[in-house]
Amino acid sequence: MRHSPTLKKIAERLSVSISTVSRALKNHPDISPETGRKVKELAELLEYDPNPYAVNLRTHSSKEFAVVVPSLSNFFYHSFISSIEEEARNYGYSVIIYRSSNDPKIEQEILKSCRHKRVSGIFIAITSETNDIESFLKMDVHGIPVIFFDKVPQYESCNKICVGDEHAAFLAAKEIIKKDIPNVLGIFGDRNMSITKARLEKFKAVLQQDGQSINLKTVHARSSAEAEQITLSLLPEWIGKKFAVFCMSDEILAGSMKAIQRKGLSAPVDLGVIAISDGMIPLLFYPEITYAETSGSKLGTLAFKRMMRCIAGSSFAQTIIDESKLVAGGSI
Amino acid sequence: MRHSPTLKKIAERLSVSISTVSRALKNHPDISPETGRKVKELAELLEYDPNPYAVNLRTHSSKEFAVVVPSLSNFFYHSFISSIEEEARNYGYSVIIYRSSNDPKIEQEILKSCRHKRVSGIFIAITSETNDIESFLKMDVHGIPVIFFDKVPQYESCNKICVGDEHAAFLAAKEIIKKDIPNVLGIFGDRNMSITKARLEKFKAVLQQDGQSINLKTVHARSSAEAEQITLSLLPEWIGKKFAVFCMSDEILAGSMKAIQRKGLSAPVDLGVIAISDGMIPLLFYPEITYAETSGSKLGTLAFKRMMRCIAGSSFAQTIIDESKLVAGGSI
DNA sequence: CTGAAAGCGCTTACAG
DNA sequence: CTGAAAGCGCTTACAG
Repeated sequence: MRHSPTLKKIAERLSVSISTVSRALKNHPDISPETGRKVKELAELLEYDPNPYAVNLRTHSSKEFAVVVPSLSNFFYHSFISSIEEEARNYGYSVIIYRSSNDPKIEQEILKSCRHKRVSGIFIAITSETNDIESFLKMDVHGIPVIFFDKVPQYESCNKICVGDEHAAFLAAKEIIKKDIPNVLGIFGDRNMSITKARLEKFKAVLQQDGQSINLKTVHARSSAEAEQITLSLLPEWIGKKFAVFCMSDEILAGSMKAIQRKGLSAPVDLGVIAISDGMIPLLFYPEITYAETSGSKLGTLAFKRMMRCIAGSSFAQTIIDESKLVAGGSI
Repeated sequence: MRHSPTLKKIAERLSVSISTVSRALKNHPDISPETGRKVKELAELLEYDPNPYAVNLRTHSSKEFAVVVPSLSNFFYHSFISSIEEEARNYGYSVIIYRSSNDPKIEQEILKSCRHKRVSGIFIAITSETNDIESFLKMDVHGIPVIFFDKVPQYESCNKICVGDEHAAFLAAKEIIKKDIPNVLGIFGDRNMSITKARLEKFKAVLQQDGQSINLKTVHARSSAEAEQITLSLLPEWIGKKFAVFCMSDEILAGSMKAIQRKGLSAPVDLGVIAISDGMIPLLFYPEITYAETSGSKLGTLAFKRMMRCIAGSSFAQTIIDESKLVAGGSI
């Protein structure tokens, strides 16, 4: 195993001290231009790069952010991570991606590892079973800011960046009203999830207020398969009427679309279809599904800004809600 | 910022030396049971965990694997990573996930960072524009084994774990023959990709050999959108005949399915549909698409085994091909 | 402008 | 069975 060049080697070759080399490399004002040039030249030549372990041991800082998500196979997280990485690169930080598999135990291990590595900050979408917020709050004691995104805890005073559930539901409901559709089947996710509540309530409220005559039926499904079953069993009573199906998430949409295809129905003729989505699944169908977008990349930008504030010393906890926008396919 | 406990603190509290604490914690045989117990008790109490930077600086080993992929929003990579993580956990390793965004420059930066961090090993699916294999081979000089998976270089003597392109194409072709379908439209990806060549050749060969009377037309598409366009323009001449569409990848499948839906056709009545896929997209349709599976998780297991051999000292480079299996939906 | 020295937290050969 | 000491590669206050 060949050894990487070190400050010492450069110093020896140039017959100067290690301190001088170290300073020259970071453009310390004390160093003479002459020395600075020589050192930097040789460093370049030898492809010198500081040993991050030594630097960290000395400085206690890592210039690394951690992003922790329950799952990777998710377009929303993917675009969130992309935007964090892009921003981070601009600031000279790198990004490590961790996957909790939606398991609070693994999540805790990751947290521990982040602490030991003294990452500069953590972006995290918590698991649906995370109860112990304590350990996250403790990170602050260690000087590691935590920004929650998407899946965030109930707890008030922490930094949270969320998708605008209400706004997305509002947009979808408005679109239904605009299209003058009298009957709506709303398919929502698990009742216990906070996003379900937020989306359901707003959706209902808008339809009741602005579309008084609309007949709304809502159901809940905890998985894609369940959404398929429910849709399948309910569709018969709607066929023939002018109606729309609203799916509150990609998971639900995937299941419901299968039922709709199975019944041989197609949008927008036989029914309208509209969803809240991160924008991947809607594009797989023809016509593309109309959806209110929950944008991971915008959330990423917002989260990163907040992180940089925290690092700069802001201790003020804040909840930021990102607005949604309607992307028209041809399904309604 | 509160400080984490160190060997020194434990040593002071117990009035023993740092060396003794260090040894006790790793069950060194020299240490008396008595001392061992006391040290481990206190360490437990203080939630001691060694500072990874210090350990690495000393030992030059990180117990960390890096997985580098072009993109995260990909079910195949997702399952590959999951299986690597699971195996790694069992061996006390952790896994860092890097995303190259299919950009060779970023890929090089990641490689550099892996070298500096002295990761224990790298699993990598290279970008489609990676030419400089040199830098990967150099990692060996640094004692860091590199296992290529899925997207691998042409270069012979390196460790490669690949999807069984030929076998997957073989399974798909066999299925078409079995279903007695006289006309086949084969839609393949970019001509320049090695997987395109492998899949195309085998597919053709099997149909020609075992299904002599089958009329096969093959086309190439470089993106989902292109696959949609091509399918759309070709479908009219096939309608009415008994035919099947074969899509060599998920990307192609997504585009072609859109065209098929657009023409109001549905499988398996109007046509047969069969694909090579990682198993996510086929489930979104009804009936589910029949496909030859390229399993990320199995590839992960194989890659991990190979990695452990390398770490154990094997310098023998090997190419491992994973076999595929047919998953029957109802689309053909 | 430059250098010697201390120290970050650990491991391990050496001595007792 | 235990400890003192060296050293991994770096940064930085202190001295000159």
